[in-house]
Amino acid sequence: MLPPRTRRSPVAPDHCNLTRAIALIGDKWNLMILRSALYGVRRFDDFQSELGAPRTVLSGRLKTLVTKGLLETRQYREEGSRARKEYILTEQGNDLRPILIALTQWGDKWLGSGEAPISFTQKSGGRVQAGFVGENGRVVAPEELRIVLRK
Amino acid sequence: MLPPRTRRSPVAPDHCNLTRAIALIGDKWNLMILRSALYGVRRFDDFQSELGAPRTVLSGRLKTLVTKGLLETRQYREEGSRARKEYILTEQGNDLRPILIALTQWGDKWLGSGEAPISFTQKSGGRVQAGFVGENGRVVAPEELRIVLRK
DNA sequence: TATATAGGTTTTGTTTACGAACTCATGTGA
DNA sequence: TCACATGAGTTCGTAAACAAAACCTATATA
Repeated sequence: MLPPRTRRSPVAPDHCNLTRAIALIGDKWNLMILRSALYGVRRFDDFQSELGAPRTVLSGRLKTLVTKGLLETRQYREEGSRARKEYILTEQGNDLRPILIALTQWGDKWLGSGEAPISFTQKSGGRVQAGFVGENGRVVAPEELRIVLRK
Repeated sequence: MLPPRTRRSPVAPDHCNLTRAIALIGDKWNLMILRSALYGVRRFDDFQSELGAPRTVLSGRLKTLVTKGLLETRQYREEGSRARKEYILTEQGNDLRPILIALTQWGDKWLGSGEAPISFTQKSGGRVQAGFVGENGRVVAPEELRIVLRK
């Protein structure tokens, strides 16, 4: 099941969109910010108190996530307060949800102690897992997967 | 489709297996090493020349990936060479494959320029995408997904 | 004997991260 | 009016992580 040994990846890191994705979000704080954001956290101080990130770091990460298009800022105003900013997911950011859920399930399987504190089902109740889906909408087993390189 | 605003995530970061997963692999070099490993790269110098990571950093990351159980070392001996080590994925490490493929596809969609250099199909030829699968083996749409907290 | 090689470790600057304190504009209670 | 609180940062000094290059070690080959 393991890949045969190679000296090099089939796609050089520079042309690889996985590399680009890792460069963009492959960082503890970015991932933790996205985790919180996917749960609905939106405000600077809420991120800060939940994550305990240094405010400098949080400020910087939020800024890059906005410029990269994963978050966008929106004005909001609470009763008797001036307008403030909140950071909410763009479609691009929200599109990471399945990946972070899959990573949660990986963590449940390999890092968890005891029952998972959070799990995922479908409306009808059955357990849901991350996996591969073919064009017919049916699950594809890992052995069925083929890699195609563009010539 | 976005979650409602909350002050806090439903699961505190400390008890969250996603947090643990992020702490473990949520780092540029770890992710890049796993990327290469999933393609079949196994040796120190091959990782080094492909990734351009400083050897100190590479050495450290490989060590922690081994102690955390994502990689294991194996002796090998080539014709007319002494025995050496190679780093190969454990089942735990290999289990990250769907996640990195999903992240590749996310990168193709949002970061790519032009056609993706690598794509994924099933043996029969149809395109394969990361997604959620229910107990019946059928795809689950994102809107169908429900979060269940353990009481 | 000298050189090459795989697989690292040491050494030495340079970024980056971190924590604490500070700023700034506004709103609230006494 | 004055003092205080609040959200959203910025500034600053220190500590840790990183990067580049040199160095090390054991074996194999010339």
